[in-house]
Amino acid sequence: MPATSPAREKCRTCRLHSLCLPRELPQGDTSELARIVQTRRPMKRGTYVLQAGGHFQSIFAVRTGSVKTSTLLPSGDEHISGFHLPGEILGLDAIASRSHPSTSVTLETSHVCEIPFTELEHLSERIPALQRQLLRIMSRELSTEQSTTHLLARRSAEQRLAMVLLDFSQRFANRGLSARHFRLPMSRSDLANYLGLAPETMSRTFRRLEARGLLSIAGKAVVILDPIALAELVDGASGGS
Amino acid sequence: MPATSPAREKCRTCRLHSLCLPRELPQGDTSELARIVQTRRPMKRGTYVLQAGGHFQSIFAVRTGSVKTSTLLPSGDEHISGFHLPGEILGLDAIASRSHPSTSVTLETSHVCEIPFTELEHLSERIPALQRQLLRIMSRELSTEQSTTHLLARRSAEQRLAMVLLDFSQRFANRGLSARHFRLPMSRSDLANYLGLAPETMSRTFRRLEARGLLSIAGKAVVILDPIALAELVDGASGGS
DNA sequence: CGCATACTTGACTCTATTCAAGGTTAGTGG
DNA sequence: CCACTAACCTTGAATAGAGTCAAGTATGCG
Repeated sequence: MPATSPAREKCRTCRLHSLCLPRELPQGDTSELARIVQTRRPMKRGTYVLQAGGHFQSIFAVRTGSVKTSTLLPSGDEHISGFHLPGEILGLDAIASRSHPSTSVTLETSHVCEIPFTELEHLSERIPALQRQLLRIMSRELSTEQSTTHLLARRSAEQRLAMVLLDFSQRFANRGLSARHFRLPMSRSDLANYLGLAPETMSRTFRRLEARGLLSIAGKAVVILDPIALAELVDGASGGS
Repeated sequence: MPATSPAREKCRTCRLHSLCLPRELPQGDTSELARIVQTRRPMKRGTYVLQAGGHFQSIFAVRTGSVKTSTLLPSGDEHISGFHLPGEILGLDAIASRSHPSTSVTLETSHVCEIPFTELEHLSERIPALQRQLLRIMSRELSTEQSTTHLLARRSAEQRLAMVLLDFSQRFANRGLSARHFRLPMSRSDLANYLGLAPETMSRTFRRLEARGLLSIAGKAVVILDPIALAELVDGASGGS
């Protein structure tokens, strides 16, 4: 019989622990954390992980699958603020206001872990490494958001698409998957919405990049054919030097 | 002779303490915090508070004046990611990477407080309320960034301008200043850059809103004449219902 | 007072949007 | 396994909003 119960092992043995909350935590602290983490049954596509306006109680970690986060604007249309892959944390934007400013929905069948925030706060009072990790994650989230902002400001449709594809390529690679062949989990119109473009523009832009031999796309399956040219497209910027 | 030294008083007696780090901290804890806060001599317009690529050591709080934060894109042009008013914190996006992803410069003569981060972390291990406040500030920052993203995605020049003016109006009001008459601290082209617009478009958009009687602008002085119409313009969204 | 910078204005161009229609895919039920 | 339906995606033509280029005007600093 092992010294630690299966529940205490779940974070340590999770393939994602080096990307997720337990990152860089000593093993003992990881077990402590695992005790308050609630794993849930799989959620099928289109299930709400959290809803805008709802009372903030927990943060969530994506374990498998993928999630999109969006806000309903007063005008009635939604704006998608991000897509989340395994190991990424949801709900951190609700700490200040104690209620969720945005809604998160699964894009496919997904496993999500729930971490009750009050317990996490108490735990991090006892475990300074956990407190530091929380701050690090939020800080990383902040710079990611800033990159998204740069993505939208004064960039052409081609640049936006190139940026987001390279971003996904990188994130898949971080998860041990191929950086060149992957499957986008969201619909074209979700991606268009995220990039601040019309779906039609998205479609045409895909074709144009395909015609130039930078990538190939069939449905949701993407193949990056020329990552260097894509990166140059991004860096080339508005004016171009 | 008072029980606490002047240094220990500086945060408690600062007019901004209810907006800044000490917010909701008990008085004793505020004094503890004040001990590690370094106030500096005024910085004149155009001084770097922190520079992209620089080693992360401290976060900074604006005490008077204003600051802009920008990133130099690989293409050579800069993108301004935010403007900071008194009581706002700079540098939180550097915690994860331990080096600043962006550059912050004063827009006018400003006072800035420096808070060494290692000391702040140690202090917050002893003071749970301070830890909570740090997380709250970062969370608030996250939702602010998300609003900026919404601002840029698929909104017209008019809507972007209306949004940013209402945002400043609100932030000035929070600082006890007029919500209707204020002075924008940045240049037109900085504002245009922030909104992802060409300076010329900015200029024309100001004129158009002025012609419709929504506001009046003379140099950097803005008067909001019809806040309701401005808000409706923002909410009216792309399609309009 | 003069120079430099910042701002404005006009004319033209171009990219992305909109509207409209047709084609594909995926998921459902027989 | 196939047929059917409803999303989803693509394509085309016309339009509009913002960008660019270029010149002129205000503003402020030395």
